[in-house]
Amino acid sequence: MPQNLDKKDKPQKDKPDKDIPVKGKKDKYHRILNAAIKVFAEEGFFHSTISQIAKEAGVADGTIYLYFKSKDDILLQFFNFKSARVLDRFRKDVNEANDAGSRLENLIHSHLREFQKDPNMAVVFQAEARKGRYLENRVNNLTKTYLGIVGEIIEQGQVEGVFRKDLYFSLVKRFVLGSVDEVINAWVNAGGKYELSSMADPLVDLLLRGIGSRSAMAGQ
Amino acid sequence: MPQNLDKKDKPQKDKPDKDIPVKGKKDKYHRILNAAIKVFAEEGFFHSTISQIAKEAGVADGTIYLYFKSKDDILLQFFNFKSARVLDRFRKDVNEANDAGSRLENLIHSHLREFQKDPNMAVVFQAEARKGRYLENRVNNLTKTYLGIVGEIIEQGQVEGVFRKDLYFSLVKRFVLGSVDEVINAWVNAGGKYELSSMADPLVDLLLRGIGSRSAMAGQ
DNA sequence: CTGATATATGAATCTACATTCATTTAGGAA
DNA sequence: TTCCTAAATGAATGTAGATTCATATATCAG
Repeated sequence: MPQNLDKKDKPQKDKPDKDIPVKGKKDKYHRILNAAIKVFAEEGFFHSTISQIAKEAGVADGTIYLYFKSKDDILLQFFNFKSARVLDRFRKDVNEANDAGSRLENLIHSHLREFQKDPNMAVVFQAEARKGRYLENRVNNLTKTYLGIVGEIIEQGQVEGVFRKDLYFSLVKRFVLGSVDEVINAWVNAGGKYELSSMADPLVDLLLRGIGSRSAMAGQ
Repeated sequence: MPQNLDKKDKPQKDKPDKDIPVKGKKDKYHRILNAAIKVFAEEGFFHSTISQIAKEAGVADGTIYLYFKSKDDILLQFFNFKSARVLDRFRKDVNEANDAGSRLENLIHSHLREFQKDPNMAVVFQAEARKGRYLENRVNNLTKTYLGIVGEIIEQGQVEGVFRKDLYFSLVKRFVLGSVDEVINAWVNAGGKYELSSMADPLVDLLLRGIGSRSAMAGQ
C-alpha cells in the first residue's frame, strides 16, 4: 500500500526522484503537465513561472514538486510523453498503407492532423524543440525517429520505382521534415486560424513534383 | 563635441537610451556584439550571462550597458543588424541573375553561403529566431522579407513558364524557406562539420523536380 | 472515532543574475 | 601640466522566481 513497495520504509529521506504520488492517480500529474504546456505555449518556456503553472493547474506551487523534479523536468516529461504518443500515431498511420506514395501521404496527413489537434503542443514543439543545448538529446530523438520513418518510406519508394533514385538521401529526409515543419510554423504564427490539415495534399504534391513546370523539367 | 549635440548639457540624467559612446568608435560596440553572439551560440540566450559576454569581449560588465539598453537589446540589435546585412546580400545575389530559375539558385546559394560564413550567427538565428513573443516582430521581419523575395521569384518563374502555375502560393514560399532552413538546421546540429554550400545544388534540384520519379509523375 | 501515512499547501529561503552607480582612468584642450 | 568631460570599471544593489519545508489536511485501516 505504501508507495515504495521495494524499499524499507524510511519515512522521510527517499529522494523525490522517482516516486510520484499514487493516491490521486495520474490525474493531477496530467493536469499539471497540460497546464504547463499551456503556459509554455503562451509565454515561452523561460518566461513561464512555476506559479503561473500552479495557478493554471489549480494547485499550490509546492505541489508541482511532488510530481516533477524541476521546471526543466516538466518540459522533458512533456517531450518524452508526447513524442512517444505522436510517433506511435505516425507509425500506425504510415502502416495503414502499403505503397510508398500512400505512406508518405499518410505520414504528412497524420503529422498535420496531430499538431492541429493539440495546438499548445504544436507551439511548444515548434518553439522549444529545435532549440536545444540542454534538451537536445530528447528532442533529437523525436527528430531522429521521424527522419528514420521518412527514410524508410523513401527507400521503399525507390525500390518501387516511384521515387527518384538519384537522391541525396540525408538531404531528402531533411527536405521533407523541413517543409512540413515550416508549414506548421506558418500555421502557428498565424494563430492556428485555418485548417492545417488542408495543407497536406498540396504539400505532398509539392514534395513529389516540385515547383518546376512539366515543360521546363522535360529537358533533362 | 559632447555626445548630445541637440540637448542641453545636463551632465547626468540623459537616458542611456540612444546615446552611445563615440570616442572609442564602433569598435567596442561590435566587439561586444560579436562576443555576445558567440556566447549566445554556445549557451543559448537565456543561459547566457552578461558577465560571460563581458569576459568574452574583454570589458567590464558595466561597460555593456554603455552600448546596450539591456540583455534583450543585444539580441535585438543583433537581429536588426544581421538581418539587414544578410537580406541585402540575398537581394544583391538574386539580382545578379535575370531568369527565375537562376535567381532561385542564387538565393539558395547565397543563403547557405552566408550562414556557413558565420556559424555563430547561424546558430543563434536557428535557435532564437523561431521563439518569439517578444522578438517576433523583428524576426518576422526577416522571415517576411525572405518570403517576399521568394514570392517574387516564384511569380516571375510562372510568367516565364518555368514554374508551375497551379501552386498554392503561400505554401510554396514556406516550402522553400522550410527546406533551406532545415538544411541549415541539420548542418548546425552536426556542428558545422561539412560544407553547407555543397547542399545548394541538390536542394535546388529537389525544389524544382521533387522526389517523384519521372515515370511515376508522368501519369499526371 | 483514532491514529498513521500520504498529499497538499504557500510562506520563507536562497540564489543567480541583470542592472546601477560611486569611483577611477583616459583623452585631449588650453 | 592642469582641468574637464567621456568612458570604463566592478562591487553593491535589487529582484524575480525556483525550490524547500514546517504545517495542515485528506485518506484510510482497524
